[in-house]
Amino acid sequence: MPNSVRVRFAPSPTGPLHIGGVRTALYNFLLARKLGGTFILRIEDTDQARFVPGAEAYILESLAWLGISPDEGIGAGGPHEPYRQSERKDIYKSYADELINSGKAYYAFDTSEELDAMRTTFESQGSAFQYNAVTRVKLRNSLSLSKEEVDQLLANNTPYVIRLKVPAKGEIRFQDTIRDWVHVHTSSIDDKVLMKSDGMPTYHLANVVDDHIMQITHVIRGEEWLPSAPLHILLYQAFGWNPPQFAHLPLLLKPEGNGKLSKRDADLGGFPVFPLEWTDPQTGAISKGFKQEGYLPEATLNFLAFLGWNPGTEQELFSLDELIAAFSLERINKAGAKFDVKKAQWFNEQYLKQHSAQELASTYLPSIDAEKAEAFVHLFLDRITFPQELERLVQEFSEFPVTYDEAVLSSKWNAETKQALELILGALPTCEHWHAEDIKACIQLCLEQAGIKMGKVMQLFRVAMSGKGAGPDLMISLELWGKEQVLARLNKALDIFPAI
RNA sequence: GGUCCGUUCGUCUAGGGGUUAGGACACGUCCCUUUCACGGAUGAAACACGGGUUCGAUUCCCGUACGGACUACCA
Repeated sequence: MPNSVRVRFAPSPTGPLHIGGVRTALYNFLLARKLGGTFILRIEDTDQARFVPGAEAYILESLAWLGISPDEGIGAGGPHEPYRQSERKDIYKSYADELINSGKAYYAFDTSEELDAMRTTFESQGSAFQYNAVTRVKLRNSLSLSKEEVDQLLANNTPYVIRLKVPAKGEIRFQDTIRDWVHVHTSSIDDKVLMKSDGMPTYHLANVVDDHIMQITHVIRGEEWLPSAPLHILLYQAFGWNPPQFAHLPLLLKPEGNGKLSKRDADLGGFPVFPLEWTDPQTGAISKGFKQEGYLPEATLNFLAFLGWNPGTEQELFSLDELIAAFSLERINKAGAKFDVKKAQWFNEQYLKQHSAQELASTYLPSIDAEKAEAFVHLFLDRITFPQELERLVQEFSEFPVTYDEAVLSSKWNAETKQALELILGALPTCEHWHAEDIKACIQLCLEQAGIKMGKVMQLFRVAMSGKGAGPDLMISLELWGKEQVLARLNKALDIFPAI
């Protein structure tokens, strides 16, 4: 299958995988699945300084949690091993040499300090420094120096980088799947470093070489790469390769104001930007994860998919399989999308309800008797956003009230309702079958006999039972508390409520 | 500063030369309910601005404004 679709997700292990990165992975995965292609996971760890231990494992775990499984690459193996760029150093070197030999690239001996000095000089004159066709003749490189000098420098092991010789004139154009034609003049592109002085390739070289070797057909990545796409095209041209199809995804924006969604926003907004919880190995700081916050993987997936893409129909809820079936690059938007916590929560509520009470009960209320736990799930499911709220709710439910809703008390507590509660207290012990229906009938009967309307006392009764003016179905609550406890609660309330 | 990209309700978005500009989240109201929640119904809410092109532009073109990304021997 030489023409089959091959896409890749290529994160850097510099920290926890950002939720925007997860979406990029998702779109790649969806396209591969949709078209019967291959989804490859490649690790771009060419920056030794920014490498963070544990980040790669985190990426793998995050994708696994969401069901985005690589067909090839890290964690899956494949014909192009290794898939970790740091282990492919020699490959990049040979390709860089090829460019040197063909005159498309050159050695540069300028130090970082020299270049920084150039930048400040240019800046003070109100312009920006570019290492390009104009400036390179005045800098220290194999284009400006004599062959002897260059050979001498190389023989002395002088540190050098390899830079791409970007043509002074010309226009680079490519057709982005999402943005259509993009044109850039080569004059605005500088002679980017391809090989660093530590022998590692830069992103640009490694990326292009690997995408070519691995026969990537579609490069789907974030919009932050759009400005360097023309450089990549230039590289493909320099090697004489056909570039893949590019698709630059709109950015995920912060909920308030403008700008790219960042870690800071998560801390500020009280919502996660990472799929899983992450502990910084350096500082020990913990960042929240969608999973730990209580987001279900299918809700996270659905929500993320809709940030920048839509099926064009009015269907909102999509399983992974449905997303695969409906997905297309053509329906991805151009404009950045703001992260909306409320909508994410809504998706979670929807998916929560799709789970069986039995399943929710056993995973989130494991210490409670199964039958009773299921009853609790039924009682609370409509009132929660995250499954772990269940435990708190049950806990609260089981405790005797300490305070009683003042507002209800002051408006509803009077001689008549006092009498009503006393009647209920007397009637409940005679209730034979302790089931919601029977309890209700029992209460109804005793109040009717006294000529008291149920509506007049029920809220007060609720407060007497739970302390709260609002809550889940009272009759079912009574059933779950059990006769004994209901009587005890009622006695306590009657005791505590102000004397009439 | 330079290069590039973008702009439909508060938010995510559908649509596209002639529409009552559609849906979802959030919000308001009503219904359901002994309460709250859920659910149902309903309401308010948008084509950034200015020029073209056209019989007609929110839709096409050009500007302007605003926003964003990039501008490292980071990815």
